[in-house]
Amino acid sequence: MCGGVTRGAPYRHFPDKDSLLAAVATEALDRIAEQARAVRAEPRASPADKLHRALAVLMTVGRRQPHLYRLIYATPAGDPAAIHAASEAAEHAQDEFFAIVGDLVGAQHARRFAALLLTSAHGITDMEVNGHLSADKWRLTAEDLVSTLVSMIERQASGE
Amino acid sequence: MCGGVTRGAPYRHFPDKDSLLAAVATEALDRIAEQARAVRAEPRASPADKLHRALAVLMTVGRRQPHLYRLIYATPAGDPAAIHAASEAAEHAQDEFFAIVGDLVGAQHARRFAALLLTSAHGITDMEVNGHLSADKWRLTAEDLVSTLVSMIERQASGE
DNA sequence: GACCTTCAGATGACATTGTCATCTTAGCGA
DNA sequence: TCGCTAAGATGACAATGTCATCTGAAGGTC
Repeated sequence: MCGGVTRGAPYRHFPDKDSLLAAVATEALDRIAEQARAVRAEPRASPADKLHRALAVLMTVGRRQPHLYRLIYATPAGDPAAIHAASEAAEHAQDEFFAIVGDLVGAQHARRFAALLLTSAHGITDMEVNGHLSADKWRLTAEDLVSTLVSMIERQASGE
Repeated sequence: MCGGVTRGAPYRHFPDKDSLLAAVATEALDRIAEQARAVRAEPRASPADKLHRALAVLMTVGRRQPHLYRLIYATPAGDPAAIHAASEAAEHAQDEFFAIVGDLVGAQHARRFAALLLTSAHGITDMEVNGHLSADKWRLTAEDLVSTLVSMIERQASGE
């Protein structure tokens, strides 16, 4: 059971396992950035709606490909080139979210709120995926939490 | 290099590696709950201050014992008893935070905001620990983000 | 004190897995 | 046709999770 090839075959293409996984993460991040860009480009969606959809992209990865999701958010490892590529891809993806948040809250608040949204959405997704967000105890879904946060940020950004 | 004992010795006490790690996580969660309880019991600290300190407990674990931190937030594994114990401990720790948040925002908002704070604080810490919160790009510390969120929640809870 | 039980650690074995040196071979250009 | 090259196969080795078995120390019984 080696996916059709031998255990050692990948070492022809990657210096070690971590670098291979970093490459997988890089590709995933590129896809996420691409999807976020597509969301941002939608003509007939409100900025808030776009933000929700973009965050939903992340949460969907967490739910449907939890291993990939953990890979994306793990400390990048492997050879420096692989690490660098992964960090680049992560930054590009973050830039897309940053832009979407900026469209919603304006440039002055974008940095702070984009960072808060990205980190919070990750925490929410991660805890849900790992079973630390007991539906029984909290009676809140990941979407509830994201909505709460987005609404608060909208109010905050427009109110003052 | 086996910490003074042989590789197989722990199997006298735990059915498998995951169960041992779950027990380690359980103890850590108990300590965290204990610290949170102590913070809550401080007589001369404001509710907001207590919340900040309680969240700082979590962030400190992330920074000083990143492996332990990941263990705590990983999907619990091992034999059912170990998993159950870890889940219990996690719930107790969450209960302490829940109470502290309740002291700050009142009972009606406690559930929602406590869940948001716990998940967000985890996301912030996790991304910082794993190097996904580029200080260079965002120019924000984990503390900045937590403060932003706590302030927003305070305003939200008192304002309406 | 001799004897026995028990439990924790040691030992040695086995399977899995990350890694690598070496071998093989399909494909391709000279 | 010859020979190079790149990619996979093979076989080896080390680390590690796991377990069956052995050993020895501690304590209880007669």
